[in-house]
Amino acid sequence: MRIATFNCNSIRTRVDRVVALLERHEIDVLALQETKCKDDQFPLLPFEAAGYEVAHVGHSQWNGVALVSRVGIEDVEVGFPGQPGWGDPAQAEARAIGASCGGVRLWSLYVPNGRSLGDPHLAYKLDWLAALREAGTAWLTEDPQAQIALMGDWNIAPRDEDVWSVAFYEGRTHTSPGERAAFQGVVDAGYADLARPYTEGPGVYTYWDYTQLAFPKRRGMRIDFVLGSPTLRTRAEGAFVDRDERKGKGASDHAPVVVEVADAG
DNA sequence: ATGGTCGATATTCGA
Repeated sequence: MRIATFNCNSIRTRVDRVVALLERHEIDVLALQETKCKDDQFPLLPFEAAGYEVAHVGHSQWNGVALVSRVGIEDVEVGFPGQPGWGDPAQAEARAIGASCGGVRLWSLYVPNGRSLGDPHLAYKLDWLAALREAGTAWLTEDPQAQIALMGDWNIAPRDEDVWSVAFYEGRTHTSPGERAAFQGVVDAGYADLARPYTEGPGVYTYWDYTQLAFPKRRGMRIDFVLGSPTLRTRAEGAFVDRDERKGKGASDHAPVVVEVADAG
């Protein structure tokens, strides 16, 4: 089974590219982030015509996550247990959706950006990741053999080699110790990066800013990850970042991460 | 072989 994650930065703008991505790489399940639309605005037909089912949650022009599957999509869950909200009163944003596809429990996650050090959004980001860690711990306590994939835009570069310049990110979000600790918390709960062993850096990125010629200058960040539970990790047998998808007019500012998972034994 | 931001209930704000 081939699974992938992609921050598409508006599904309505890029639906043709996304369907082409599915077909080009024979992807079975794709986690999308930043669909930037409400449920009734999601362009379902092109996916159905290509043989895929879709589970999506979107409340507005912001955020929005989906799972796209050609191996079934069952027990859809909007938001994870304990997911913090934003605003007054706090309401859950469209940042997490889970479903069971082909025997794997998959989550499409769009971790809050954080904006800047000291911004309330950064505290929200850290709370959100702490709650995800708690949920992830509970899932594995309930069933240590569970096949779980946590896929998405984590808005964190866990290692120095995951950014084009450590100095550039000094004093900004994405590399701060607190954010890295929050990411590591999810790893410590039992979820391993399935792609990194097959996509070693430095210089392997999944996001490049639209401005300042960041992509041709290779100024990027690795912030999109597929984390797998212990049993899923044993099935991972390859991965790649589809850097070509970032090229050309009409590209998202992210590239997809694709992971090959062996058949359950 | 890629290119001087982009997207949205837009005309500013979030990324």
